[in-house]
Amino acid sequence: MAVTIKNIADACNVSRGTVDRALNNRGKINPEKKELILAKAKELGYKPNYIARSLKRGKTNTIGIIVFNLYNEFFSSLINSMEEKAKEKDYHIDLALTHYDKDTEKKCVESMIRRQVDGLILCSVNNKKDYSSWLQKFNIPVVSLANKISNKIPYISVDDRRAMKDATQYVADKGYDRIIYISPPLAYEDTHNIYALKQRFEGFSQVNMEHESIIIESKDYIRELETINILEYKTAILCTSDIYALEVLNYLKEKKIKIPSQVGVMGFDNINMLKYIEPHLTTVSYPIEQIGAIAIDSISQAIENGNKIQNMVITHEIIIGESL
Amino acid sequence: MAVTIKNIADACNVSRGTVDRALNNRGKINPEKKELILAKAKELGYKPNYIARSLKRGKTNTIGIIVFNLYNEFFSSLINSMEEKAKEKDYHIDLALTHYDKDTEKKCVESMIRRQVDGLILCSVNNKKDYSSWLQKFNIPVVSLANKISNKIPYISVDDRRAMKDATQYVADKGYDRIIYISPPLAYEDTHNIYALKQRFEGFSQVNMEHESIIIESKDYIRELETINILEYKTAILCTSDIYALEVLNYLKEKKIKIPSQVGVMGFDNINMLKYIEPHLTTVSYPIEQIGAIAIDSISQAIENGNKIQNMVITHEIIIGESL
DNA sequence: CTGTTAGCGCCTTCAC
DNA sequence: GTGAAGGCGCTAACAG
Repeated sequence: MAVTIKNIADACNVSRGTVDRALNNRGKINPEKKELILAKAKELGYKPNYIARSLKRGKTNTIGIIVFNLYNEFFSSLINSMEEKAKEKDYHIDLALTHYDKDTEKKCVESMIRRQVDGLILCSVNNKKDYSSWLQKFNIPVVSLANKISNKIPYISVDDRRAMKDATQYVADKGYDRIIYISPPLAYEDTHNIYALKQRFEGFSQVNMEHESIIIESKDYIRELETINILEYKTAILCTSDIYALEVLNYLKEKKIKIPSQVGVMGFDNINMLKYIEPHLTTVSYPIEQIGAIAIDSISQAIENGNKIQNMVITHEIIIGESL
Repeated sequence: MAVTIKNIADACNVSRGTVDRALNNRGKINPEKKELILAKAKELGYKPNYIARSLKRGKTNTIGIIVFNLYNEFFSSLINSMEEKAKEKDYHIDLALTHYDKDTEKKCVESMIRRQVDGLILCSVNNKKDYSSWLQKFNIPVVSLANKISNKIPYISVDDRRAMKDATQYVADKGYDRIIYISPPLAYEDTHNIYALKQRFEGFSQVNMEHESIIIESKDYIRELETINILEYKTAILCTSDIYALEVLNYLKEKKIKIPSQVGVMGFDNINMLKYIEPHLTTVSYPIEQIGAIAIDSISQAIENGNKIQNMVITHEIIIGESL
């Protein structure tokens, strides 16, 4: 059984109130008694029970974080930066992964609410109109990252549309006259939150190429790619994530297609592992660690001072590699 | 303010006890009343307060997990598998990162103890003899992964010595007659926990090569490598982690040294991203996801049934690539 | 300056 | 079947 304030009080022949004053530098207390109590607490190995404290204070100093998974370095970098920032501000991380499942996500949210997290940061797969009001019902600060939920929920991200437009323009400026655009399915709209994907697609659509673009929107994009004559025209393959681009690179290498002389490839995210990839992938930097730090900052201020969290757009950047 | 059992009780004109019976299927209760109470609970949007429940039950259903960071895919895969397994068993993850700092690790442990985690899984940087008794003082199940703390703390891992011995033997069998062995500093012993590293080094030392091996043990291994005539003899560079091996590959590519015809390279861990790397890295599989799942399994049984957690050795495997 | 006490929300015994 | 009540450990308001 762990040592409690009562144990210390008994051991020192004082009241629990006095022990509390000694331990937490609250109000007036006889310095000698304070010494004695602190010494005894140390001797007994007292560790405050934060569960009890949380119950009393109605605050757990915990931020719930819900993301898809940690297989994509994008998210592990995010969690890494958030944990660091959270620790600095004396918050804990309650982490849950949805694996892109909407029901799992809802369960995660509910479970976190039951655990009385002080705030919620999520990269959501949910999209239904009523999801955002459902979230607001819980009356704690919520921040969405990377995938907007609604205008009601603060959203921190890059400008996905602009970023993909810039990427597409960069491809065009490089002299490519046709693009094969690879994205996860865009038709999932009524079942999944694909806000960012749609934004990117719109951005892509704003740039005109000489020859008609080919859109592949499928999890099975490599198989789709096989049905296309890639070498026709001066073609670039533009992917909505680096991971997709890496798979494409692998496919092209297998087919002995030269990059970038026969076909160009461009990714999106600029994940760290790219430094080990050859050829160096041209991509768009997504400053996910910065976004994570900002999210923790904003949400902790919202928790502590009731500040409203502002939407925020972080600057992206074209990263020039050798794959285009 | 969130809805409590008392609110429901008042709304239904029953006692809190009865609400509890309805909500948790406890004991006898008038079916009609139960219906009414459940309906009311739903209507009011009742969500049990787990903090209060935890305080009462003395169990938080939370497992504290402490690892170095998430930059190495090794750890993000680990967390990923643990989160999945934990969710399945209705545990939450309290995640903290140490960034290889011993004091940070201790603070993380203390903070988790204060939060009353039911168990602790850690990949430790601490090594001092008294660390393991300090850990045991808290009287909750503890499991160490990947880096052994002491014989007193259950340890789940591969047999690092055997694994590196097998790797070295594989290199020798491939016809290499000299090895450059790259490891983080082994001299940190009095400051850091380098159990696994030492085991690997011992395993490596058990195999005799024709020419004397060169040991590089430094964070600055690339610079060290520059001072060596790599092309002398038939040399293989054996690294204690894939990440190191990837850096070495980058260095060799930059120097236009052909792999494996001029020099061989071997890694350790078999992280997922290797599938995007060329040439395919020969490495040792470290079944970290399996280890994570086993750790959660064992610790949850220890929490629930008081089972003693057994040490466990998981099978490694040589992964044959094209870099050797 | 110090002790007492009433909860935070839930769970559990005990009595009716 | 149901209600009343105490307590998990900590905090804070109130007495003294």
